Amino acid sequence: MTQDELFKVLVAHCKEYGFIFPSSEIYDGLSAVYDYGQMGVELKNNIKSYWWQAMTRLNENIVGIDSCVFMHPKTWVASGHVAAFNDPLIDNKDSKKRYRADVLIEDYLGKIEEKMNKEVEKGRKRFGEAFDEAKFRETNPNILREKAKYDEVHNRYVAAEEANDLKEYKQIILDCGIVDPISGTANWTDVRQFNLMFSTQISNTGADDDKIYLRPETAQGIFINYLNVQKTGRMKIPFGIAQIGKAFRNEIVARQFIFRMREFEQMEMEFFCKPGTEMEWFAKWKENRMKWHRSLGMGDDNYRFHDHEKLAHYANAATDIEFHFPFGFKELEGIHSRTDFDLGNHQKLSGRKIQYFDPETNESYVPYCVETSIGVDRMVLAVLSHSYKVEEVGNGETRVVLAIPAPIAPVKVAVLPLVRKDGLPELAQKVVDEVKFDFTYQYDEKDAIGRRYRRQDAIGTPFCVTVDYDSLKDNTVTIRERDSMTQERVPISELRSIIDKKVNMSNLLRQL
RNA sequence: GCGGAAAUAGCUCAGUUGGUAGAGCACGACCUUGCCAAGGUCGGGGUCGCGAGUUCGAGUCUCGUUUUCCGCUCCA
Repeated sequence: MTQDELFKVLVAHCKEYGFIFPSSEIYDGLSAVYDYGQMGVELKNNIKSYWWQAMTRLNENIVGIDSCVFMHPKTWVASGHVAAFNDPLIDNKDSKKRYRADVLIEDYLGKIEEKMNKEVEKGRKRFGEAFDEAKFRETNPNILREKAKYDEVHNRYVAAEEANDLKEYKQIILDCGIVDPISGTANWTDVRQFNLMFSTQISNTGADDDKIYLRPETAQGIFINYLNVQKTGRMKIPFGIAQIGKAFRNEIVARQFIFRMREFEQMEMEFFCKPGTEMEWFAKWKENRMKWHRSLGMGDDNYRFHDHEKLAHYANAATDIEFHFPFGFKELEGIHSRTDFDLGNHQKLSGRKIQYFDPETNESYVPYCVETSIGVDRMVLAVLSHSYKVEEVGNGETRVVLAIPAPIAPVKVAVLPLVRKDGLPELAQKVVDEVKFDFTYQYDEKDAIGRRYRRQDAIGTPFCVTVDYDSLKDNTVTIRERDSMTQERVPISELRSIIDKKVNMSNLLRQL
């Protein structure tokens, strides 16, 4: 099976076994929005839990918060999102290149200015010392002609900008005969505004200043709560704040299943440290996060760092942890040294003093910050795509198995009476009572036992417990392990400790 | 956003020059067997993605549209 085919089969498998459904499918679906089903939600919750515990339990100086999707609009001015995400864009159909419509018009205006300036220089040469530039500009017919053109376009442009009139942008481009520098044609699409942030309004008046954004990242919820947490938690630098939550981005092209969705979930941790120590912490968190990933046992070779050469405006160092997805190595987690960009800007815009007084040095400073940011949905996809296996099981037969790391598997144990009679289902119910307080489980008495094992393989259940005729005599059952398919006979009373040994998340945490 | 392909039952798919919607698996009931999936009988389930058009008649032809996949583009 090629990687492409594998991906398609995986998507189908996710739907068939209740992991992931296209959203609003009964209404033909909604582009790039997916829902988690009964299995998917368990897997996702387990992944979140593992991250949360690794952050907040294993690090004394990291605490969690849960901030809202809605934040004060100034938040996004401070973060730079408003400025960076509001460009009117236009495509040339021939060169297939995309331009900022406002930049095209400004370039055009710039060229007119250049022309006028050339005329001025000509005049200066001709008249020498006696040259009166202001008067020349007011009287020279060439300049006046250009000036009239400039004023007309400029006025229309300013008006269009104020009214945010995208059609007028295009009309200006057409009227001015602005062509694509590559194709040389004026075969333009309409001007579209790709604002990556979704918006809604928070009161009911519909006024413009009621506009509020759905957060495009959870990180800002941490920054705006920095002071609250630092003071009420008596936190001392260095310390971190962790958060799991939904974020929203109106992607131009959102594709590849749950890899790039319009509504997605992030697990972010902002680690605040003394300026000058950030590279140390950056290195530390790189190592720390890679360890977390590798602890799941999905193959060390499937992860790699990808250092950013071109840094975002807020960062002085950045790297990605990439995972080997079916469509290649792609970003799974980002680790960024964000300097004091965020806290500094919030300090400026809010007027609040966001500084840390260091009792050892008697200095005050805006803390620097190292961020770890992982996409929950990408993590789910990483686990599923790595776990999906089609195996030979002899006789030329195959089985489909999701070899999900046991501690994050959706269902930990299946309880199966060998036959549906002679008191076996009743005893199996007692086994259910034995395990249900500790583990997610399924009870299944339908179809042949072999078929039931396969069904559990397909959803990645690490253990199948089978109640048979011997169980009636001596209170033992067989426990079958998913990956090896081997069985062992054990007393019912020992089931809990045997299963726990393999599926308890603390086993993963201990490796960190 | 551009170009190409696709959409029929929960899943995988068949469906002839346009003529009463099919199979296997899955699902439900009962019977049978009993440790690594596809035994028997009966049963439920589909406005053929959606909307128009052509036609006596459209799953099939035409147009539009939605969603998905691939390539380009974009990507804090």
